[in-house]
Amino acid sequence: MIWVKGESLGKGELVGMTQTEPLLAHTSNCVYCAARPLGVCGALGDGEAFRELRDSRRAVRILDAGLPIYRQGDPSGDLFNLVTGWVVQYQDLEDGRRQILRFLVPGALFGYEPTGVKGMCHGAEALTNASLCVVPAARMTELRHRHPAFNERFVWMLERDSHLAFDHMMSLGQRDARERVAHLLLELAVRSTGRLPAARGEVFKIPLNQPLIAEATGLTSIHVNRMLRKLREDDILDFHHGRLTVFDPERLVELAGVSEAMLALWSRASQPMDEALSA
Amino acid sequence: MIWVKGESLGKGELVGMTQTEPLLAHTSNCVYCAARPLGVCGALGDGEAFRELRDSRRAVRILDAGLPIYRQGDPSGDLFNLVTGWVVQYQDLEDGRRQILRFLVPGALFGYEPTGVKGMCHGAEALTNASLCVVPAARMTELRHRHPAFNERFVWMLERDSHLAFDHMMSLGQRDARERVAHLLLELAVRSTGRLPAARGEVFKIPLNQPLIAEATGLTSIHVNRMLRKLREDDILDFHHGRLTVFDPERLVELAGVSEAMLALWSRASQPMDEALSA
DNA sequence: CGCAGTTTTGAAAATCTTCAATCTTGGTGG
DNA sequence: CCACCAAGATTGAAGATTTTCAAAACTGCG
Repeated sequence: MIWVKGESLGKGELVGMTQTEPLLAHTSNCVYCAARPLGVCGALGDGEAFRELRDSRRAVRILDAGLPIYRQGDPSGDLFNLVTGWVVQYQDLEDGRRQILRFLVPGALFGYEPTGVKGMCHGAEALTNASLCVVPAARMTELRHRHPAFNERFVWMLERDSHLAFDHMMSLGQRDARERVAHLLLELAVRSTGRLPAARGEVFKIPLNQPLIAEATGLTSIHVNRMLRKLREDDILDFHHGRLTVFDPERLVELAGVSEAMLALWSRASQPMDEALSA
Repeated sequence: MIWVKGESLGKGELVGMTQTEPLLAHTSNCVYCAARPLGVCGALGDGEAFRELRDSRRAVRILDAGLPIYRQGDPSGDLFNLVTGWVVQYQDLEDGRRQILRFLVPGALFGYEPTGVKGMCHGAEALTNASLCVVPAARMTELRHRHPAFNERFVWMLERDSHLAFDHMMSLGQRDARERVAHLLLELAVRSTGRLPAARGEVFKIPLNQPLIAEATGLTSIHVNRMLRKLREDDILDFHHGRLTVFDPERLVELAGVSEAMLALWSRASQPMDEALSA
């Protein structure tokens, strides 16, 4: 197994792969995601195309928390499939303001840009220790052409991401600070575990701090702090040091203003059936 | 030619089509978009697949300004290709708050939902008199399968829309009120004409009023009014009654904080080459 | 000319940010 | 085991931005 320091990509380590080599997990496991089988996974299904895709990976990257995966402006060309850990995608303005576009959990495919755009319009970095498969964009396109069911899965994923973005626009534009924070935490709890909080006092591991919540919600971290206190005083939830405790699931869902459809998209209940992908 | 009142769809008129019938334009033309050849157009290209698509249209709908195309919660199943006029897509919260997700100009394809989601997660209505082609979603999927280049065009469009959404998230989360208003007006000017304002005093027709700008930017219409006044006092632009006059193109672009890449996506400079679609 | 939709203005109140500290927490090394 | 450090969390007070409420003026169209 060949290890290469990914110079231009920060200190992440690049692992050369052959088809038969097992994927190397990060030595210190990510506590924020349950153990999953390593390899290309998640949104892309597990049919014939999935196996081809797995064998197409150019490399596997193992990253420490905080390391960049790519930066805004970097040349595009590779897609990434997140295997373990969390990733954040953000966009910067010239003057330093930063908006977090979304948080990714294991299974996500990311790093695509519309053809014709020269460089990446946004950046991505590991939020926790993470491992991801690198697949050349051209290879992904070719795979989509040869496997219609895989192509549909890809299109479904783009459409779902578009809905997640719409939902974030609702938050940023219409919800007040308290609702935005509640909404974000609920979303991440559901997306990372695949289900709604049910029991009072249920705990979720979410690898954020207050400045990150602030960058995602368009607030200052000071104000996020006050909203978290209010949510605690209102007996709805408590969040600190990466631990979300949900005191009142019902009021949280109500406050976050989440629709049934959105809940389904978060909890993958609506993902296309996997048998469709074996074709 | 058969005219059918689209009862459940508001007062829009539904025009039954055969392959050879010409499309009927709205009697009162939309002043906000230049005359274009009628028929399926725009983002979907003009190759072989385009011709098949044109012949696949289930109907053509001619709508007066203000009429709904579909409402949040309506069953999904049809896609729409906007031929003439402007359309707005929005999402409502239970308590009546509304966020405008995006404005569509001729050529847009809209109305898709991730498979598995039962009803529409958002609504759409005509902003001006408009005409659009109705294409069954299943037909679109089938066309994508048979025409790889068409499929790529579709994927490109989804990826571009995702970038537009990211850009709006930047606005809603990071830009202040004045920047948001400036950014929105510039975006619509560029997207509707395909080019940047160049000359001082150039005029663009944009069919919005202050409440609509407010719903798109997450502000109150009162505050939008004040920001428009400030932009006028700062000698950057003037907007009222659907007329945008750009006094200082350079400062407007600067204020809006638009990247080169975004400008390219707005002005379709980066659209995949059409010859790729003739395959 | 009059009406409806749109734009404009003022003043007070709420929300959110800024600035400037202080306090906690978890991890490190002695 | 404890002292210490750095990152993260918390607080107060002042100030800026944005909203709310209430009303008036303007515009284009019939």
